[in-house]
Amino acid sequence: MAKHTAHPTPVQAVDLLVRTLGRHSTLSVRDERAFRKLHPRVSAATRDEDIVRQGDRPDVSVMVISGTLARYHTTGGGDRQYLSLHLAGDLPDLQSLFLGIMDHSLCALNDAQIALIRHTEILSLLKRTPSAAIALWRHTLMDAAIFRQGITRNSTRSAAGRVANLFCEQFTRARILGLASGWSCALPLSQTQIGQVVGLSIATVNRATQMLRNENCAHLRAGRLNILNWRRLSEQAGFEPVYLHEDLSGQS
Amino acid sequence: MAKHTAHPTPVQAVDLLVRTLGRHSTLSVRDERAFRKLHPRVSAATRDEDIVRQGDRPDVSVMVISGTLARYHTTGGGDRQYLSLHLAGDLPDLQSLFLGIMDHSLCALNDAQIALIRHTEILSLLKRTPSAAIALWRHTLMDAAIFRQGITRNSTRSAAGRVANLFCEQFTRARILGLASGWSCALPLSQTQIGQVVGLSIATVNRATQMLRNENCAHLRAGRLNILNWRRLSEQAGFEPVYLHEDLSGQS
DNA sequence: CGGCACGTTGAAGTGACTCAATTCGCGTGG
DNA sequence: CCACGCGAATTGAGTCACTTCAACGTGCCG
Repeated sequence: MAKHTAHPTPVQAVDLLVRTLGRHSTLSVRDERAFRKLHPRVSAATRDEDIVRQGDRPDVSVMVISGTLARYHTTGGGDRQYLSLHLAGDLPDLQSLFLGIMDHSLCALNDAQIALIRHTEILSLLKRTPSAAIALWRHTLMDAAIFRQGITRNSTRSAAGRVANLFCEQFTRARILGLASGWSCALPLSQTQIGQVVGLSIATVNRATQMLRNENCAHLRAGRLNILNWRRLSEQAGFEPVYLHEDLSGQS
Repeated sequence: MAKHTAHPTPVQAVDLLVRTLGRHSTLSVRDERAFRKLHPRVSAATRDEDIVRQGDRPDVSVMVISGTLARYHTTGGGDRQYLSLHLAGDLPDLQSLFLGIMDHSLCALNDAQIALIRHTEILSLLKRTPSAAIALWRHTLMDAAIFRQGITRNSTRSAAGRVANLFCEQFTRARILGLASGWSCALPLSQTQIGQVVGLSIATVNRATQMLRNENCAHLRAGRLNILNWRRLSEQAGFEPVYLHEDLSGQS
């Protein structure tokens, strides 16, 4: 298998981190040097593996190197509600640095590579290089904007609208990160899981995806999302991508 | 009118800020002094007034002094989706410090008093006293936890469950802040607005609140929420308050 | 070939929506 | 003090979107 590339090195991991943060924050040379002093532990996660669990008190934070991770709530009834998806460069549980106890879990949607950074290391980085904190803080703020959209998507839109909206968001995020190829990107979700993202039953998700496919909007197949007609899809979705802050301008 | 108390002073405003942040972060004497050097502009907002609008690029951030503010999305169809409610001490649009363009609006649910703090002032505070940033950062992280709950509430629960969950969250937050009196707290929402929080039509909200009232769980009247049976209500709600991080321990 | 996970389909049920009418609470002006 | 008006709450009837459940198809891997 050509896929079976070598484990990324810690150096490559921090490089990805610097590039990701640099996308929305301007890092000074000093900031960048500070980030490059981190010693992440690179690790692998297999499909469906929990990386952190609701109730845990992690002493590391995770960065995605490759693959897709997801955060989810487990409700009293045992149901799962996915909260957000995370691609290369994301720091899905950075908040555990300051919130202590996890209010949700983090799992891998497909086989993924991750970097684990000790909280103590991040904290001492923040102490030594305070301006670097802004970049990480901003990252968590962009996260929150995606949560807000999640509320609106799952509360105000029709079945097809929710699925279409999810497709739009995921494709746009992948594209911004350079992880899309043409009009296609990874979306390793079964229909059951899509239901657990957008709050619909599997039957309804099935009918919604079919509708999007039949109307030549988008086609999900084998963990890959193919956009057929962006215009029509984003219309269906009521997609307004301001919240993803694609533009790099106007940031400090 | 006894209500017509004098405008709070800027000093009282920063005092509230320090107390609020001190609830979850331990502020050093230096941090505290830095916060007390801020010069907020105290202002009033009237019921239904927008304080910041979707698309704006504010150069100040808002702190709630009294009353209740709310953040909301306006969808393409013109519908409103409330995202979160904010009580005294909250900084509902702190994220505008780093995100530039607002992806949502902020409005007053009732007559409220607010403090406006210039971004430039906050930024220079962060530069001079980096450790103070942690406290503000943590505040935004707790915000995000509430958004996550919003997704799960509006995606997985029944009508009555959603309303009950909202009641539980709001009462608990008010209680933590010392804004509850006994089993009662402010909740200045019409049934229409409750629908715009939890993603239900007004008719369904009406039936759900009636059910909660008839089962002696909770009673909403004239902008005040009265908890009649906490046990039963939180059961209905599937309420798991970990995410509010009520406990002060275990934080740096 | 057999098993398994996932996708697809149909039919029946139901919770929530829409819409329109009615009632309630309350402040205002006669 | 009462009539009025207005916003909010309540109610009922009809409809619809989504759920549930059970069956069946399909592709893939051992």
